[in-house]
Amino acid sequence: MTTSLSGARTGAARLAALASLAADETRAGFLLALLDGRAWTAGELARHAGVAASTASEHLGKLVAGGLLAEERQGRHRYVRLADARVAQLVEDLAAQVSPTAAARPRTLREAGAGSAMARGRTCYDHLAGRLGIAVTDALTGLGLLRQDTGFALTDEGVNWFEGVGIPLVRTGQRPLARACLDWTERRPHLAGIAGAALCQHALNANWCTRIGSERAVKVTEKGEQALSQLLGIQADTLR
Amino acid sequence: MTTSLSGARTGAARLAALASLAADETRAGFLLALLDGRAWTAGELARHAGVAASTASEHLGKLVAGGLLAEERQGRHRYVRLADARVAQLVEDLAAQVSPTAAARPRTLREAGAGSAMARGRTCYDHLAGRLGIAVTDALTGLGLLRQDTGFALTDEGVNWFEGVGIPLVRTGQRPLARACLDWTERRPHLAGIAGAALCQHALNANWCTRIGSERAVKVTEKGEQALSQLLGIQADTLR
DNA sequence: CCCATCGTTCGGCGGTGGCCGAAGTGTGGG
DNA sequence: CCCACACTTCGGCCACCGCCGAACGATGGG
Repeated sequence: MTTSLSGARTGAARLAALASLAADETRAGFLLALLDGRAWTAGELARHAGVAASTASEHLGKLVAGGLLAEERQGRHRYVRLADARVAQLVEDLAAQVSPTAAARPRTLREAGAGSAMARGRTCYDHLAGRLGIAVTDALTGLGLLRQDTGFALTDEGVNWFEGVGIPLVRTGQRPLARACLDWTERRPHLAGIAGAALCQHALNANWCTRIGSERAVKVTEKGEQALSQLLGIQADTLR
Repeated sequence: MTTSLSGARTGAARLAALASLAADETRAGFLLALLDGRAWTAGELARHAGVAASTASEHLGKLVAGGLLAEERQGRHRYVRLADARVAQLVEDLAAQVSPTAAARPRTLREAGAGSAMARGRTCYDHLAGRLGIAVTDALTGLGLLRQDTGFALTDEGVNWFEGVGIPLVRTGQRPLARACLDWTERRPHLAGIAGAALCQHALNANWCTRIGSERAVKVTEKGEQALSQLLGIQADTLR
């Protein structure tokens, strides 16, 4: 039995129950790891967080019961991922709140390398972030395809641009077409929402960029540099 | 000494520390109460939550230390309010997440009365919400002053409208001019951000609406009905 | 069929944290 | 000057929760 977040309780109790899910360092680590948008196995998360498998199993049970994670059983593996874009946005927002300035500097060379790759480009749930995400967002804004001065929305030219490039924007449910996501290395908004997700998916499908290892970081390919330069006027060296 | 949220700790630890602040039912109640944007005294919050003054004092200490609340001492009173619009948005987002459909139905007549007044119109931190907020947002959208189809942003005509009505939009720091806030009774986005706050302040200053009692609920005055009808074409009976 | 691997359940341990009442501090009013 | 009031600090109590290891169940490969 699980104490649902939306049951017959006061708003304060439900809010506290939701926050409790993220109020544990191990579970918070799970959520941040899952921000890459992919599905992880229980074991991977346990090792990532440095806890016993049994501990991780209990945590995952709570997160799933609370609606933050979706799970998919495949054979003897339990894959989990963030339940939906709404949850991802919430985790993003929480994460952004606790990194007010530049995040803690990396200590070791290895971390510095990984950090710099992450800073260059990465996925943030289902859209592009890091300098790559910023560069794309800025380019769209500079070309009048996206307007950020009075809010955050695509212009009509912007919608046409997506169609022209061959990136379909399928409006699903309540999710906004364009939305700002605050980057926690660059401290600037970048494109999220349906358009951000579609662009990221296209970039990966069309081989504009590829994932580095098993982490969130992505690397822009030569083909990607050409495409971004031609379509958005982004200088290749901006991304290095 | 306080364990800062942005100290030299891992991201997961900082996220967990932030979430811990809202992970207690009493503190969550404080945050929700403070969503009305006003400053409360420690005693008011203690009575509101039904805990001893000493307990409330400790909770307030944590929330202030964690940066979620700002405090102001006046004589023997300790006034607290949400630290800034960023924190307010975070609490809003969390609250919206835990009320997936219509909130629990009111049980008593008194609650039903208060609930319906709240549903008609209320403040959400510094902007208008409830049916009033929705009506204004929809009217702005219908008149082409606000566009929600490709994101959420004022149009140029929208910016001019604010100037014309005599509501100055002063851009401060990073805060967006317009932003969507998801209403948790109507389940629809309404205008927040600088424009939403300016509009709400103007509505209260110009006596378009007044606060009911000491709660978040607001009531549209006759003058307000005329103004909203004339400026935005909102039918008076929409607001009743 | 056996075994390695992945995950779950259970019992027990220890720390954390929320709660209260009582006592203490400071403020303002009579 | 004294008292009422708002808040804070302290000590103690209790519940909850995260952690682990060990045992158990399930899956898939050899």
